[in-house]
Amino acid sequence: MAKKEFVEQITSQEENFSQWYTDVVRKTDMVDYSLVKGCMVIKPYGYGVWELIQHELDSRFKATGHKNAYFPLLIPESLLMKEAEHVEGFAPEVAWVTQGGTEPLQERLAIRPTSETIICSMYSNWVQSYRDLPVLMNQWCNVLRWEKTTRPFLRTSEFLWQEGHTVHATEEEAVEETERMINVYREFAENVLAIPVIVGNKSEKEKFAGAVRTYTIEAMMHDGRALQMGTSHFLGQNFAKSYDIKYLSKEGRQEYVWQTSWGVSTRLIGGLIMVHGDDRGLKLPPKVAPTQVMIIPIAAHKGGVTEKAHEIRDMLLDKGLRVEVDERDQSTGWKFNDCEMKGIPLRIEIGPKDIEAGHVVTVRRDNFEKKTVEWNDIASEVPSLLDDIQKNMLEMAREHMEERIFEVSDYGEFKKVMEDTSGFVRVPWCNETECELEIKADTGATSRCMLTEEETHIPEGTKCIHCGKPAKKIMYFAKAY
RNA sequence: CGGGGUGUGGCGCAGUUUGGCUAGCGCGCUUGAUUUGGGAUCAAGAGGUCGCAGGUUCAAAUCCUGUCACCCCGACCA
Repeated sequence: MAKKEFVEQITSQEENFSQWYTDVVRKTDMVDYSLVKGCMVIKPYGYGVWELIQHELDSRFKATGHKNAYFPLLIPESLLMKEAEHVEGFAPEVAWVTQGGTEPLQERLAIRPTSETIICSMYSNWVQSYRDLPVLMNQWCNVLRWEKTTRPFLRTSEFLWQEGHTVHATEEEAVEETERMINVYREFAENVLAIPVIVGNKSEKEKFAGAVRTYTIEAMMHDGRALQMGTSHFLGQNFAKSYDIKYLSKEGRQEYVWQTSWGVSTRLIGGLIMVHGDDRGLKLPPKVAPTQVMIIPIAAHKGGVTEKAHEIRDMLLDKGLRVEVDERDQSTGWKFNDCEMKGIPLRIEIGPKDIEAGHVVTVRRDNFEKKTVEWNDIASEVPSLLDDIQKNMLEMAREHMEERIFEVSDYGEFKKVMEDTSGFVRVPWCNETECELEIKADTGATSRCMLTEEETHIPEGTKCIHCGKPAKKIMYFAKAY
């Protein structure tokens, strides 16, 4: 049938997940490749999703006391080089500006791969007294990292993100902030993106270059690979000491400050695609869908169809929903499929039969459930359907993730799970980098996320899943993007 | 960065092995008509310096050298 023909337009997830992903981002018109290697054009449909993500996150940042600022794109080389671990972590992928106009520069300028250094250098001027603390800032910007292999949204050389940078008087306060923000990310991922996540700490090896401790949220993609969705770093006094950020305390002593930084990027959109998408294309949760409801007039020229479609649209727009009428001169079937490919959460069909009967037909993208809705009920029914879709998508994703968390009893089982790339394994672990590297070489899995100090209760005598030394942590391992 | 693959109208491809005359096909696009409840039909049209740069040749999409981009699989990173 026609339906089958449509499905053939994108590769099935089963057949080749990577190809499916590429097909989806292209067919939905979210991105286009550009002339510069590793840089992508985010087209209106993709950018629309990002704007909604920004809006939702930004209001959460504001609600937790943060304000937005903007720092420069260019960082003098000498400034970038001040924090040793940070330099080591980022130096290989920094792009440099070496010439201004026709003159070579005296000092090269780095295009920011992240902004800790430039922000810290400013903070060292701004923070003098305990009265100046805390500093709670965020910036929305682009950063550039010279990546070798790239994929739309998941890894591009230039990407959009937000980075929060805060300064505190005490360690406790900074740790509290780090944890607060990872929880903001978790709540946002679940309630807005409908993506359940595992929250915890990164290993020594995986933590942010220059951080004392990195908190992460990790999600499970449809193919069994994990995706890091956001991180929040407790920076301790590392940057304070390198960039000389001190304040005079109430007691009259010069003290180094305690800092945090935290960020999420356009990578979230990649997660959205890979968690919810299916063989018909994208599936967007209503809260980040640029179009939440698509009204499709059928036989639009016939008595009153177009008028009624407009009337319903205007009514739903008044309710604050994002609604469009697909008035393109295409066949109905084509519009249905286009709507599904783009992942629009709810479709409303209205044709001559509906005009006669005084109702419309709604079709959900999450489960394809059809429903007849009387005109009088549309205003109340549509928002409640969208709510339900949002909830159901989280539930479906949660079920999928839970099926993909494996408690294994020995290293043999661990390896078997990784051979099938089937998800997270949750294991007792020694917390040593050497062991982690061996596991990676052996299975392809990396440590993703471990239970925090408070959550970790390991019975006496428990051994590391791989090396057999005493277990110190409960770690989730997975193959990752 | 290694291994594999692909670049030919907007999209998807054929043609390249064995050089040959005016570069084809499907979809899409434009105009008109009939249509519309799961990718419509007919008619008439428009659109390509074959990724780019050199070279070989009477002649290059096709052969040679270089280069760029993209995709897939690894290694590395958000």
